[in-house]
Amino acid sequence: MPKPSHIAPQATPPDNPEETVSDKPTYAIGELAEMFEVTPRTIRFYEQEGLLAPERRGQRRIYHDKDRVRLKLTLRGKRLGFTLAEIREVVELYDTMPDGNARQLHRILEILAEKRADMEQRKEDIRLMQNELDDVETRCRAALEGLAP
Amino acid sequence: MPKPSHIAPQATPPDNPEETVSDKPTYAIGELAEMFEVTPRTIRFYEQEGLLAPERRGQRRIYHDKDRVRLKLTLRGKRLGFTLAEIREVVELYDTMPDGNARQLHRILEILAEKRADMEQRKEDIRLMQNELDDVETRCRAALEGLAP
DNA sequence: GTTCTGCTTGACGTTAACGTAAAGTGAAGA
DNA sequence: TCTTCACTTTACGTTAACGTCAAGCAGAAC
Repeated sequence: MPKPSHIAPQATPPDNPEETVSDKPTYAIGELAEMFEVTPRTIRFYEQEGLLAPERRGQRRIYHDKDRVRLKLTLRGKRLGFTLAEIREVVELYDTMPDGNARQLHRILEILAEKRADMEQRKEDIRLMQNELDDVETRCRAALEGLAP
Repeated sequence: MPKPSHIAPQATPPDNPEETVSDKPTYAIGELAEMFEVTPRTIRFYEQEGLLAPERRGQRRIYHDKDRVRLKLTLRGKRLGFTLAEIREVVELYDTMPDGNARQLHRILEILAEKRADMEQRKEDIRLMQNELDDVETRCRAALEGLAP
């Protein structure tokens, strides 16, 4: 359990509902970094690239669950080989959507279709690569048999 | 049909079996580049990185089907987000295998297992990403409905 | 107070994967 | 012979995605 803050005892009912005891969790940059096994530098860089926009408390960055999810999506995108620019393109869809006009919404559907096709291509590449791996393994085991019969 | 070479007429039986008319196809660097929609520079770079080792006829590079397949595998690896170093690691398996000793062969099996796990992770990432796309599309269409009911 | 942490902003460095420009070669066609 | 064309090497340039200091601040601990 974390030690109680030095400001105001727990028992006092909070005048600000945002500061309730069982509030949504927040994270410092270091916590988030450790959580995802990246460096704080990486997280700041993603912010600079428009992928994150954490709250500021004084000069410190405060990350909420919303930001944590965004970071997770970003890292997943990276594993899929997307550039940060491409990832931002998708991430911004979330922001654009609520108040997007019809033209923007149709544009989003276009991008989605592209990404979908991309995913299918990747799945095919994976399938072929797995075949390659199977092939190499088979021949490798055969070579081992040949060595020690 | 390609024009006959200026050296020796076709009718003459070839003294070198390597130069038979219906020989295995070869490619110049430009042909291969166009074939895969990359630049010659890229192909030379892959050679420099140890991914290709084409035959030399004079100063020119001559690519055979073996090289074409390697390039195809390399580009597929790239689409999967592997670095050239990682791809080389796999490609070298082919070369190591024929005369590999038991220890090398077991090492190969290790690497194969790693790559396999990697593929599974990628498949999972793709699955999650497709879910995301589905989600965005659903909400996007809902927003469109809200605009023009 | 001072010391220690964990954060902050800047600024320059690094690596991978090519791009690009320059200058030369060699064979084939006009 | 001259030109063209596709190739060659060499070498410096570029972009993305961070890494790596440096110097400084703010609050908690001592």
